[in-house]
Parts: sequence; C-alpha cells; structure tokens
Amino acid sequence: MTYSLKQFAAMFHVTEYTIRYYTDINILPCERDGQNRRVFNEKSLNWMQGITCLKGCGASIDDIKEYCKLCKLPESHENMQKWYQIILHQRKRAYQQLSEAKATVDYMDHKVQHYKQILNGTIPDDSNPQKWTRENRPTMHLTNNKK
Amino acid sequence: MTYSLKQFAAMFHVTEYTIRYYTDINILPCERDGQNRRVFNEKSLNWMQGITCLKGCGASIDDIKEYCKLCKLPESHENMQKWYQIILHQRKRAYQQLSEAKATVDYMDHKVQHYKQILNGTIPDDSNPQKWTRENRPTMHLTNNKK
DNA sequence: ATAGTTAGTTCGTGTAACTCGAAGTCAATC
DNA sequence: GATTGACTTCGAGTTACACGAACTAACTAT
Repeated sequence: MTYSLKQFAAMFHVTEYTIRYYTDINILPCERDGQNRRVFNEKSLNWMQGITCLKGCGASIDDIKEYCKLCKLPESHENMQKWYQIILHQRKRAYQQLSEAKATVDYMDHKVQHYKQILNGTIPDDSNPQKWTRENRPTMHLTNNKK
Repeated sequence: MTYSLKQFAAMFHVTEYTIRYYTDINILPCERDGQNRRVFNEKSLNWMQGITCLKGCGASIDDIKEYCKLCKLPESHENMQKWYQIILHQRKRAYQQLSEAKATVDYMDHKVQHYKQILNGTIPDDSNPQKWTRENRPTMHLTNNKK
C-alpha cells in the first residue's frame, strides 16, 4: 500500500508542508514515482508514527535526527542498550506531559464550573472579580521542554 | 507578597526571557520598583496561571492576547457568555491534548516492554526488525495545534 | 574610593519548526 | 490547445521565544 503526499499528510492530520519538511531534512523516508513525486509506504508510516510520538514526548527535531542516526546503526546488543536508554528517557517525558495535560484539564474544568454557576445566577456576579484564580496555585509547571 | 523577575520565572519553570517577553507584549501585568525593575504580585500570578493553562490547551500567543483584551471588558452578562464560550472551546482542546498524551504514553510503554524483552533475551533479537511498529496504527493524530 | 559582583534594564539580532508564495513541470481533461 | 490539478524546488516569512551587547544602579570586598 502506498500513499500520495496529500493522503499521507491527511492521515496524520498535519499539513503537506510539514511532511515535505520532514522528508527534506531526512527524518522521514519516501520513494519517488516516475514524475519525481513523493510516494509513502508502510516504512514511512512506521517512521511517522515514531516522529509523532517523539514529538509528543517533547523531543526537538534535532533529538529526532539524532535518534534516526542511531537507528541506522547495526542491531548489536550495545546499540540496543543505547536505543533503550533513549526510549526510557522519552517515556519519562511523555509521563510528564501527561500529568501537565491532566492539570490543565482540571483547571479548565474548574473554570467551566465557575462560569456555569455565575451564568446560572447560582452565585452573584461579584463573587469572584478575578478571572483566573485557583486554590492549589504554585503547582503549575513543566511548561518548558528543555532536555 | 511580591516577587522579582528571577523568582517569578523560577516559580513557573520558565526562563526570565520568557517572562520579560510576556510583560513586553502586555499579556502579563507587572509593577515597577524605584529602579524601574519588574515586580510581580498576586495578580501577576493569577494571570501567569491563566497563560500557562491556555498554552497547555494549545492556544497561540495571539489567542491569549485576544482573551486578555476580552478580560478587560466590563463584567456584563454578555461578556460573561463570551468568556464562557472561549473557556469551553479551550477545555475541549485540553481534553484533546490529554488523549494525545495518553496515546503517546501507551506507545512508549509498549516500546519499553519490547526493548526489555529483547535485552532480557526473552525473545530473539530478530523478532522485530522494524524499530517503530504498533498495532493500532493510523489512529495517531491531533498533532497540529490549529484552531 | 575604587573595583568587582549581582540583578536588573532596553534593543536588536538569531533560531526552530514550520508556513507560505512564486515559478515551473507533467499528465489528464474540456 | 488551453486549463486544471497535483505535484516539484527554492527562498523568504512567521511565531515564540533565546540570547548577547551595552548599560545602570545597588551592594560588597579590598
């Protein structure tokens, strides 16, 4: 099974520009047809999966490039260990992103509840003049995606 | 209670550059001391909370600017409704981010399991020559943060 | 008193990861 | 045979910071 640029981009909900960019910087493999147009296959799908996930962990394009390089090495026990360490590290970051996402959802849920009450007239309009307030305040963090 | 630029940046785990940027583009309020230095207070804290959360929902700086403008309007029922709509919209996006974060964690967990087995010798090294493979494949999405 | 350190200031340029437009190619269609 | 559509490359633009340079003002050590 093969896919055109357009199809492939649609499958991952990203723009064609992005896919083109990924192929240009050599982190996403693709074939070319007789008219020099990009053709994507199962291998491309797998790689795009990986890229999407690494990005989901907060990895930079440079991180991903590095990983791609490592993946082209022979499958020795030593290299396996290296890959494993990277995967472990990125998984940790994935869990961090998850907990941040949870915190954000909680905050937004609180906000919605708050507005609902005001708009229902359940509590008077002047009960909370500050638009952004929360109880457990200085716990919001993990925002910067540094290594 | 007030905070210096350095303290404030540390509280939210971002750089001083970022905080300076936010004050410069007028989405984060701050006072100035006798030496013209930024001073942050409770109000700044609340706003920074909001900014962090909106960013967590995937909002752009322009979105946040827009929201800030709206927040400066009088607290009429009509404006409340507008704010509420925005909050609802952003909450939806927060849930999307959450589900994507979950998918990423799942993927990484699978990866880790896979490598563990290989490295333990539980399954032979050649069991899966493809580094990135998953069962439920074309479901990974939600990557682009467009409105 | 002079020198250095610390913590800030403004201003302007640099960077990452796209994002887009211009100009062109090629095959299919009206 | 002109238009349409989906692609190509190349280069420039954009967002959200990141950072260095040059400066200032207060403290601190010699």
